[in-house]
Amino acid sequence: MKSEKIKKLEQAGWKVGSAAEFLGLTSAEEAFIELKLRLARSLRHYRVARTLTQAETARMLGSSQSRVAKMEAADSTVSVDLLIKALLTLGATPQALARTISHPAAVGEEPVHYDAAKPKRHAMK
Amino acid sequence: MKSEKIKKLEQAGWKVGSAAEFLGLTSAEEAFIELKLRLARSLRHYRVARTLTQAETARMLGSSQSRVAKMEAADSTVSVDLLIKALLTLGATPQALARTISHPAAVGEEPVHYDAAKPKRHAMK
DNA sequence: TGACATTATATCCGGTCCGACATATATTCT
DNA sequence: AGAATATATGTCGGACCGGATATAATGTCA
Repeated sequence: MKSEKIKKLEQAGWKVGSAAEFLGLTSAEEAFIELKLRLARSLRHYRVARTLTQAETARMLGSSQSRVAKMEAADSTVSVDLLIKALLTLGATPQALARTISHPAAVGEEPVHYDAAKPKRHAMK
Repeated sequence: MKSEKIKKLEQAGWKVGSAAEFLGLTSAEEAFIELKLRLARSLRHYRVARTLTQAETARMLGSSQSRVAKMEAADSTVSVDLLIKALLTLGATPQALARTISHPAAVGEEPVHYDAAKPKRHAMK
């Protein structure tokens, strides 16, 4: 589901610094993607901190296990709306959300993967 | 486009404190709606601060004047994704976004209107 | 290793969202 | 007031999102 391109490159020995660096993204696109990734990580953090399974979390959200997996993977079929609603439902405060959104990537953070599927609609053209 | 219910009530002399107060929303739903409203206001602020028209802004975003109007009105057909993408494209930093998201409503702020159209999809059930 | 639990990936369908366009309302000029 | 400009509202076709289901991959423990 992730970018097959990037996966292949990494298996071939490449080091990919960031999604935006590899793909030719504008800074707005880049910022949006990183925002989404942070929300996704935050969701997993919340769930794991409460020792919940994806299936249990899905029940709390009125969704399915597979969708929760995709949320945590920042899949391209998952919107920021969905991530924010999920986090708020799990008890995150707007302040916690804001922190998630504004924090710069942690130093030494592992390289980021992102689905590079060709953008069709709002490509921020 | 806004909630006809609320409009009617106000015209009839009612004071509506907040959308959530009137409708029976969960705190997560309430937080989400207020978040969306803040982003919408922030978008208008950005545009007006640059003395741009909605039509000009629409061109910058690759969208239409009517859609920008709906964005600024936090219309129910506008997603948080779209608002965030628009703000980032107009030059907002993630930090500015975070501030918008975490700020409590200003004191003395006018009562909030929100399209109460029956939630169909993710009602955060 | 095998059984079981958990997580990841793939696909489908129904409903939603977005840009576009038409049109209405509002604001700002002279 | 009337024209010009700006903003708001309504609708539509088509792309997209979300829950559901199926199944594959990964992890855990005895």
